[in-house]
Amino acid sequence: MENIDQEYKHYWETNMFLQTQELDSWGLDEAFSGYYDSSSPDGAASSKNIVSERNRRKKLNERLFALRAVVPNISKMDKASIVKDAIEYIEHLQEQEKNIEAEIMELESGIPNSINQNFDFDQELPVLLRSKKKRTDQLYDSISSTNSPIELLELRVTYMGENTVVVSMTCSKRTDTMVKLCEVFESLNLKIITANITCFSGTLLKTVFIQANEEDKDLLQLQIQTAIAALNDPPSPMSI
Amino acid sequence: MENIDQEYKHYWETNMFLQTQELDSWGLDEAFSGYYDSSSPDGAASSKNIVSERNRRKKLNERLFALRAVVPNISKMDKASIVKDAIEYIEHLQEQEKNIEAEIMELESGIPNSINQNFDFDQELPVLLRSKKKRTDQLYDSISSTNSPIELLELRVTYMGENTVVVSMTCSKRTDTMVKLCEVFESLNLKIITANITCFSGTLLKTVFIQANEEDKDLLQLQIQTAIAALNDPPSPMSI
DNA sequence: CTCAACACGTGATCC
DNA sequence: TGGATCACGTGTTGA
Repeated sequence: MENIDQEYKHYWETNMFLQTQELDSWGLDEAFSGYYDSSSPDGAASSKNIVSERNRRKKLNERLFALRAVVPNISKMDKASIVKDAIEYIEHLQEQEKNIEAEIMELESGIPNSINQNFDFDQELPVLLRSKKKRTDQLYDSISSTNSPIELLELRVTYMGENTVVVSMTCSKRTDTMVKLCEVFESLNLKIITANITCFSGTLLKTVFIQANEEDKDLLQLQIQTAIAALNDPPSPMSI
Repeated sequence: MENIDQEYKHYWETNMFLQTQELDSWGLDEAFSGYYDSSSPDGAASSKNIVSERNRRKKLNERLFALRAVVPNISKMDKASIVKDAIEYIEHLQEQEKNIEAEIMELESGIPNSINQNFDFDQELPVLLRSKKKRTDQLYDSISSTNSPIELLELRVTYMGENTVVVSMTCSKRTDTMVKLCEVFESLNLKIITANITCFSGTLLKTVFIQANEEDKDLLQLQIQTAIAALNDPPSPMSI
């Protein structure tokens, strides 16, 4: 008797706590109620069944409460409405997922150009790019060039008049030589008028027109040599 | 009295129909039952309440049944279990949606480039490959690509006969554009016969002679575009 | 006062 | 046999 009263009170409290002024029920009640002494010998079976059923209801209510928490835009706090909104929300998510998936598929198949089917991109394409390595690491690689140092075959720096210095250099073509060469010239912050790199049959020819005075010629040559040397010997001792 | 019996029978039938040998309940019973005449003057209030409550239960059961139908991988037919599985499924969908959405955001922000707009496929590959990256990284990536993307102005890939494909491309000269362009071609592992980069007054012209068949032409173009797009969306260190 | 929504106890059913 | 689940009828409460 008093048990029921207690439960009702608690149920009301929790209810008011959860949602003010909404529905009467819906509290996760009985959380600490249901202390049947189980001392009554007659209603033993019924009392156990009662508490069991009570727990069952409590569990289902908790689940529904959790469901309500997961679903946005819950219109009504109704049990049935909650389930309804959950269904609609799931359908919405599913449809959206299909759309997005289709979009990705479309992007993927946006290459109607014939041949690439028989081609496996995994090896071909982005060896350098698709590695999870960050760009710094990539530069790191190209810089820590125990890999393949620049073999400078010839370097000529001449002044052509009109504030123009021409740098002409040849080196043997190795992996990343071109990249490194570009890096060198980028790092020097020169006023490059025009630059040209041509590679052919194992050798690589680079010609750069630079806006500079005649006096800067030797300095320029030194700078280039130093930069290449610095690039060749590993600046990071962490090799091995 | 006979009403109850009818309901039970019907409820059993539907139950057996729905799921053999599972639980007793769970039938969408009472569909056609509950025909109280409402002629009894005494139990009028109770009878109305009874049928009302009956409809309420029925509605909720239908909803739960529908929910069960929407959610895949329902372990148990339990009411509570159904709701539980629905919750887990919703959470799964939500997480998945966030991931995919982040990926698409990354992709779309990775192509602010000029001409290759008409090819929207330059995104697809890296997406799938680095799909396992963390969301934060993806956001950072997409943002940090403002570095200095390669602005491709023109790309022409033509077959010149004698197993030679000529790639001719121009882009605007920005910082590191030359380096990146070299990186792109290095990463493609092509059989380069001769390559030439010339920069002049803000634009950059690159010409590459590649040993390849005529059929590889389109693929080659795709590869280059993809690599450039991937490079423009660099997995770069935390700028910001 | 009716309506809608709820919790409760109870008997039934299966495993 | 006992634990779990269910549908049902009923009493209650707020709008």
